[in-house]
Amino acid sequence: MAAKMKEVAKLANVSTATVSRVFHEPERVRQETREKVLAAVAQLNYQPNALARHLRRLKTNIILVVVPDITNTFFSGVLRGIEEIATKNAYRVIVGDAESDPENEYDYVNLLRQKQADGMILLSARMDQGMIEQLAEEYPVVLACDYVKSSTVPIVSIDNELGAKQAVRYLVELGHKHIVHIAGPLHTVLSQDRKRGFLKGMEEASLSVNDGDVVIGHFSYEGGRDAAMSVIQTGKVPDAFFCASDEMAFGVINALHASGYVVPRDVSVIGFDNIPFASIFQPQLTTIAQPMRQIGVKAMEMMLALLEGEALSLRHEVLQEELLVRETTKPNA
Amino acid sequence: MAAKMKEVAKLANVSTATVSRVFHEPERVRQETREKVLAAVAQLNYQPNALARHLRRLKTNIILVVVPDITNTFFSGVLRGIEEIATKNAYRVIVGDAESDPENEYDYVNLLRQKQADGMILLSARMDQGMIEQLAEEYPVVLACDYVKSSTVPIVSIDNELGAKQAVRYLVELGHKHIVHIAGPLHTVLSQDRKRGFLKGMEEASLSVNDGDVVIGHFSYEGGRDAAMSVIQTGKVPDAFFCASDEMAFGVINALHASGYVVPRDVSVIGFDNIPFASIFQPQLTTIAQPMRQIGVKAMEMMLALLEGEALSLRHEVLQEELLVRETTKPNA
DNA sequence: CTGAAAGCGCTTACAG
DNA sequence: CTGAAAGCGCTTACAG
Repeated sequence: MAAKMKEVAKLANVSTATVSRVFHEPERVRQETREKVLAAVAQLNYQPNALARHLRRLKTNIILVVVPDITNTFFSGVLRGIEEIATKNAYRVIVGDAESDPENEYDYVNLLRQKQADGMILLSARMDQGMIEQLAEEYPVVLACDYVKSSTVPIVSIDNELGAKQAVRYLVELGHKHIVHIAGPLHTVLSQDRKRGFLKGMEEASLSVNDGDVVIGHFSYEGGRDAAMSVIQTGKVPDAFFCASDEMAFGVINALHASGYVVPRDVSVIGFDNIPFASIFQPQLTTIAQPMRQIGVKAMEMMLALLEGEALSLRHEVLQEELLVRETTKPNA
Repeated sequence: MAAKMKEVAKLANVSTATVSRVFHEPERVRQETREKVLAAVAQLNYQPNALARHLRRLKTNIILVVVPDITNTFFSGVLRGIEEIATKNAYRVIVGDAESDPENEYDYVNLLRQKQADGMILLSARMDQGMIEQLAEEYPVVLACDYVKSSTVPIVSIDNELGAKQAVRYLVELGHKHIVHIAGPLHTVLSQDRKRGFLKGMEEASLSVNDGDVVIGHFSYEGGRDAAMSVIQTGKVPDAFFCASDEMAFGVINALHASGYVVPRDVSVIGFDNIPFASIFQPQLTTIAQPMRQIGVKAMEMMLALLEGEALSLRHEVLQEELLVRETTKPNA
């Protein structure tokens, strides 16, 4: 069924070298020959076998993007930025979905090790940190969104601590004093930074943070909902919630509504990320927006630099986050 | 850096054939030899080059899933089902995001043609239909969710016409008489079927469908919102909207709310798909649920059958859709 | 401008 | 139980 280059060569009465050149350096082939070859290609409906090409060239022009959870639209935004730059530079992007299980991330690493991709962009850093650093030494690896504390791995992200501080400052500005932070799992540096930003912001405003004012949840709707429920059940409902992700914020809002509290009338809520749904949900979510597409763009640009063997001017690109005030926050009565 | 099999063989004092066997048929290698080889593998941190293996075996154990739009969480659900079965059968899944542009789908087809994947599962049928059929003759191809009118391409989907009919029947049961259908782009068979289901359902109930009672929109939040706005502006707001997707339904609801109509008090709205957000959105969306994961499971099972050269018992698997009554529908006053 | 030939890194039928 | 050797389908430095 699938014709091989040899058959094309035979039909066109040339060598396989010439067929190959018609594809990759057509200007080096006489026009007449070229046409003969192209006719044969068309007649046999020939498609070169990329596996063979890649093996020969030791290069696949494929970039693997490992997404921790493809269900989260935050990552889709980043992915789009990556795809844009990759396509412009003749790279193809394939996506590996870790299904929220770090084990699967290790599995995708093997795709890289086994040379099925030229480089890997990780949208999560839940793997063993030493392993990530070692990988980055051996292969072109870029970390985006999440990060590790390392000076060697190329990273692109926002300043999560600053973003969290901004959220707190805004809530403080609105007159809120009792603010609860729904944090993400603290084994990611990103959650730690947002939490630290929360604590520093509170300190800055001379507000106290008591036991129970930081609740750890999963990065998910259910995580936010359950965390909020546990807070509500203590009977001490705060003036405002600052959530480490938009999905968690939706959970918090619905938990509040289910318990008879109205957002933002009774309680203000602020999220993090600005996923598309943040402006679809009612009330529209106030949030710290990450420049998702831009993160992807930058990550792929760094990847290209790594692939070209260029020195990176910056090992950690920090992009700008932004407070988007919408409908879930309100001055304290 | 990356060691080759040859080096491992040398270090272990065996042939590359033996090294290869240690990986793929360890039982055929004497334990002592095996241990020697594994020690060498460990010492050199050896990883086999998959490209070479795939070329030699003419098999990649990779399945390419082409998603029309990775931003739509409906497809994430299907993907999870595919991944589950693939992993169990030693296949790896890579995702190609067409970014809502059929052109990109053609590009991913080349991955298949160039032998970088053993098979392809298409989650959209917007490519030229003849092309899809031809592809399916040459390669293992399964179509899921969307479909073409063909008896040759293996397909798994729900009965979209029936699903739409069910939606209409339920609205009729609630006493609604003037029902507007927000349809998806009619160049997909899936949209045509849902529209036909709507029309048949209306006919069944002896309800009239006038000009303007079927509005075509994009399969997106904005598509639904704009379509609803155009309806609202005519001044003839219906008793109920039946939307061809959940995302569109959110757009419709928000457009209604922005125009002073309350859902479901004034207008009922019903969606299609049951994406995760359907039960997060407030009010929770009544919808026709597709068994997303199950569709993925079945699609991958069909793919496995194709890869094994087994005959498919059924070329078009039709799975069960289900009406989920939640909060956006209400009896007509 | 074109071809012969080596080689990318594996796997496997065959022989022993 | 193990090895020598052919071969998967390309690309490319070299020679002409």
